[in-house]
Amino acid sequence: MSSPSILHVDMDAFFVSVELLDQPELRGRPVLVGGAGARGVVAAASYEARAFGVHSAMPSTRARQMCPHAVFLAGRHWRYQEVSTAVFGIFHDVTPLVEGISLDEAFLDVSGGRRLLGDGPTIAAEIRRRILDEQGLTCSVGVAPRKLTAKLASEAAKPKASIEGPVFGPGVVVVEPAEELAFLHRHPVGALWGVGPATRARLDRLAVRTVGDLAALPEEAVVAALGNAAGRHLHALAWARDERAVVPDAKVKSIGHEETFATDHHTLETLDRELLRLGDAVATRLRKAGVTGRTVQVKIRFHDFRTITRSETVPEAIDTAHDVVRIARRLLGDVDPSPGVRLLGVSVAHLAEGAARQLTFDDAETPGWTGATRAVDEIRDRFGDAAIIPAALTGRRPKRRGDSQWGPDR
DNA sequence: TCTGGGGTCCTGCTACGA
DNA sequence: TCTGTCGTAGCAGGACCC
Repeated sequence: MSSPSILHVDMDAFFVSVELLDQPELRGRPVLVGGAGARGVVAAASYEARAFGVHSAMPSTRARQMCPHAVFLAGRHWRYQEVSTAVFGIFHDVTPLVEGISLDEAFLDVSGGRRLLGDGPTIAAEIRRRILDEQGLTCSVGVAPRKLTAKLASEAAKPKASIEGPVFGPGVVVVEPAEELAFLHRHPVGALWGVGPATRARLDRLAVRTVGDLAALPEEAVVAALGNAAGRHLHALAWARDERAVVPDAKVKSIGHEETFATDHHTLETLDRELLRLGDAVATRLRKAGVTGRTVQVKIRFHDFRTITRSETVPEAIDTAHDVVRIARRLLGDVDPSPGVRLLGVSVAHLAEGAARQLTFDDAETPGWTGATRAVDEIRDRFGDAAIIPAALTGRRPKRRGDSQWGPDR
């Protein structure tokens, strides 16, 4: 039987590790990256902080209670992007089959590089060595016959937090084909991709705790509990039937921005300024990506966390702030913000390649938007995003990707 | 405890045309 | 002409991922 050739590479505490590269004096201390405000969350925690029970996605207020002496850093998206690009460059030296999951995580299919570079475990060790030598960062690698088990293996390879400090893991964990099912079945069912709190609660009612428990059930029972698609999919995963290939460069299907406000909005007038900011940012990203969209979606989260979405699909593809905001305004107009709106989001879907082909009906009276938009893009390319902004936003910085990503500032 | 941002996918419902 | 059926698209909400 051939050795496994799917790798899952996961950087260890990536955002925090990058910060420690630039601020080595913080090494050994509990460090958190995330939104420091009352509505912020933790994006990454050092292993010293994790020993106190802090983890990513935890509300910052709770993290402060659990670990009051932790150093809180705001996070620098651009810097993480920079390091991530360098790390992905190393992946691409090994194989063209790289599927990025996030800035700090990727699947690699190295089945084509065996003769030149060695088998999967050899390539995994080499990747770890290069990332450490060239970027000063550690990562964990899982090597297995398929994506499902490679991901679980990288988790098993990771360092663990303890009160005495991080306990280093093996760094590379290899799952041979013959031991794959046994490895899979001893994991808790929540370890499967697609099993979150809601699904776990339903499976719990069937006394399913481990992947092995799930595999032991008839498929019909799982379908009855979870529905057709999820039930069949998870039952197949429990038997390691996962033929998903490593797919490089998956096409983006939607582009959007959303923002939680430091304080709630209660009127359409103040929300409109936020809508303009978000819509302008989304349209700018559409054009930068060279795509247009047909569906505009607005997301509103109220004070009590009730969340609604409103969407509209138009016949013509759009990519200007004028069009995105015009449609978004229409959708927002039906909403009563008086209870308090804590979050507003704007996104565009039904994307297609290429610039908007023609002006929309509403633009017939103002046939200058496309040219004006192009001019705005050129000015921003030369002088920065803040060089030119909608008049209604004078005095405010335009929204950018990664801005207040983990909640509003204090 | 009081819950971010950027995404993808699925489900259920409704409308509509063949 | 009316009714039922089927497929598809749009819409809203929810679950999940990092």
